[in-house]
Amino acid sequence: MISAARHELLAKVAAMYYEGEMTQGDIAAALDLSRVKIHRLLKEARDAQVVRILIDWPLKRALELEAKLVERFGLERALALQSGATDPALLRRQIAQLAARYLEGVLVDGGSLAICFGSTTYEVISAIRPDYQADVKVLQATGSLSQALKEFDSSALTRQLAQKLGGDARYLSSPLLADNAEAAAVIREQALVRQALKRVRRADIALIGIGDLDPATSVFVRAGVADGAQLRSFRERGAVGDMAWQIYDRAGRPFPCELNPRIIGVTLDELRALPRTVAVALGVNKAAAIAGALRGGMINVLCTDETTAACVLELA
Amino acid sequence: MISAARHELLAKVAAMYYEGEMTQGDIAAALDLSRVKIHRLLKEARDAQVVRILIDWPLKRALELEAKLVERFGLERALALQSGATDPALLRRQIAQLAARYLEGVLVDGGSLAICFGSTTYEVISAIRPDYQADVKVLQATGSLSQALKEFDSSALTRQLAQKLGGDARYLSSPLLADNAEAAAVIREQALVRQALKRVRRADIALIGIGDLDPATSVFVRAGVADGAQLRSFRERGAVGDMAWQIYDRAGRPFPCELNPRIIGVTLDELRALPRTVAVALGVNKAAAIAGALRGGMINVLCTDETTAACVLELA
DNA sequence: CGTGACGACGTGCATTTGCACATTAGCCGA
DNA sequence: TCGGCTAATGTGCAAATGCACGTCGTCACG
Repeated sequence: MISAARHELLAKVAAMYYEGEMTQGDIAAALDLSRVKIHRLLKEARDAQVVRILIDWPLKRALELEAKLVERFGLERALALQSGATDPALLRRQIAQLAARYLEGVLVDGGSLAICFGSTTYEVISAIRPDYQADVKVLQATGSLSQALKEFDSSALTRQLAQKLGGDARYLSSPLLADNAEAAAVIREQALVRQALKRVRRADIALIGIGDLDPATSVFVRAGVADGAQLRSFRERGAVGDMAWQIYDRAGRPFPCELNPRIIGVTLDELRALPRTVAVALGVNKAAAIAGALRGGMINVLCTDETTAACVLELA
Repeated sequence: MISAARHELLAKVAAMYYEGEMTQGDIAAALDLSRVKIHRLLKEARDAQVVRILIDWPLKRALELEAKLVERFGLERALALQSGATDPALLRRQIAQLAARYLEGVLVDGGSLAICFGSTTYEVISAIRPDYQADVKVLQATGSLSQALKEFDSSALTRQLAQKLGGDARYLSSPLLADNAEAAAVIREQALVRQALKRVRRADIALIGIGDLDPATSVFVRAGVADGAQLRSFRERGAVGDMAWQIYDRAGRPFPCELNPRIIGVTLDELRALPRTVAVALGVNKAAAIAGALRGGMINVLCTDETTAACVLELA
C-alpha cells in the first residue's frame, strides 16, 4: 500500500500531466523536481492505479475469441461479449444490445431485413435505440402461430419493429405449421405467400436466433409445435438445433424429420444463400446447435457471449 | 454522436496504445494506416471520452464537520471533502468522486435511481467506476430541454448512465417546461408521463444537485428557462435555491412563483418523501441554498466540501 | 465543366518522452 | 572512519510524439 502523502503527490502530478496537459518538463519546473523524477512518478501512478486509463468499448468484447471464430468458420463477423455479468437476464440484455448496435451499423436506407422471431430476437429488437431511424423493409420470415404467445406473435412484432425503425412491414400471411408436407407445399404456392418468401430470399440481412432442442425449454414445446418426446427422439438420431423452426444435424444439414417440410418459412438453404445472416445465441447448452449452424454455413455474423464462444470453439 | 463502427475503431486503437503499450508507429503498421492517422484517432478517442483517464485522489474528509451536519439536520449521512485543492474544477471532480464512491456503495441490484441532471450530477456520473455494475433502473426525474446543452440532455444522459451501470433506462418523455401551469397539468396527466413520474416517486435513491439562483451562473439562465431579472426578483422576495428546477425559500418551502408549476418533473414534496435523496453541491455561494434544502428536509445525504459545510453550519 | 471551399491525409521537423547507464546519497556493520 | 551495499537521482541519446504545412480528393455551386 501507498502512503496518503505519496498518493496525493502522484495524483497531483498525474492531474498536471493528463488533465492539465503539461509536459513532464514543465511539471518538473513547477514542482522543482527533475524531469526524470516526474517520469517515474507518472509510471508509479499508473502502476499503482492512481491514474486509470480505461477504454469504453461499445460493449466489452473478447476480441481474440472473435478473431478465432471468424477464422475458423469463415465468418464475416463475430461478436463475443465479455460476460462480466453473472445474472443471465442481464447477460441476455447486454448481448441483445451488442447485436442491436451491430444492426444499427449495417442497416441501410432502402434495404430489407428478414426476421425470425424468438425470445432472443425479441430482445434485440427492444434494444434498438428508440431514436434510431432507418427506412428499412422488415420482412416476416416465418409463418405465424395462431395462439398469442407474446414473443412469437410474428406479425405483430414485425409491425412493431418496422414502426420503431421508421420503415415498412411485409407480412408472411400464413400459418407457421401445416398438417402435412403436401399442405405446406400448397400454402407455399399461394400468391401472397410465394411473394413474401421471394422477398425474404432477396433480403439484405436476416436476424435469427438459434434453438437447441432441449425438451425442457425449446420453443417447439412452448409453442405446441412438437412435444418433448419427439425432440428427445430427434436429438438421439443426431439433430442438434434449429433456426427458423428448421431442424438440422451437427453438420448443419437439414435433419430428415416430418416436421421440417411442414413449416412455412425461410429454409436453411435460403438462409445460407443470403448475403448476411446475423445469428444471436447464448448459453453453453446451445454450443452444439451453434457449432452445427456454423458448420452448415447458415451464419455470416454470430453474436454471443464469451463463454459460449469458447465452448463452440472447443467443439469445432 | 459517434457511429458504432468508429467507436469501435477508436476503442481498438486506444486499447493497442494504452493497454497493449504499442507505439503509434506499430499500430499504424498493424492496421495499415499512417502514423499521423493513429495520432489523430487517439486524440479523437480522448476527446470523445472513448478513453477516459481518471485520477484517484486520496479523498480526505472532514469527519467532525460531517458529524455536526448529520446531527444538526438529522441527515443519514454527510460527506465533506477536505479541500486541499485550490483549483475549483479539481475540487468539483474530487467531490464528484466522493459522491460516486458513496453511490457505488448504496446502489443495489434491482433497485432504482432517480436522476436530476445538472453540471454536478453529470460529474458524479462520469466519476462512477466504469467497471462498476449494478442492475439498477435509472429514472429520468425531470423533463427534457429541446436544445441540446450537453449536460442537460437528460434522456441521453439517462441512457448513458444506465448503460454504464448495466441497468435499464426509464425516460420521462416530456418537455421540462410548459407554457403555463394548466398545460403542465395536462402533460403530467399523459399516461407515459404519469407512469414515469410514478416510478420516480417509488425510487430508492435520488441523485440531485442544488442550485443557488445567481443570475450570473444559474442553470435557469443558461438553459433559457428564466432570465437574470426574474431570478433577482425571486431572490429579493426570499427564494434561496432550487432542486430539480423547483425553487424554494430559506425554510425549504416551495417558493410561490409562476415557474414552479410549469416545470414537469419530481417535486420538492416528492423528493422529501423518498427514502434516500443524495444531494451534491459545493461552493460557499451555495451555502444558503443548501441550508434551505436541509431545513426543508429534502435531503438525506449531503456531499460537499469542507468550506461550504462550515458555511452551512454557520447559517444554521 | 470549372472553381473554390472544405476536410482528410501524409511529410518533415521540432519537441517530448523513455531508457540505459553513470552518479550520488543514505545506511549499516566492521 | 571506512568500505560496501542499495536505492534514489540525474545525463545523454535514440525513439516516439506532436504539429505546421502542403497535397489530394470531394462536394456544392455557378
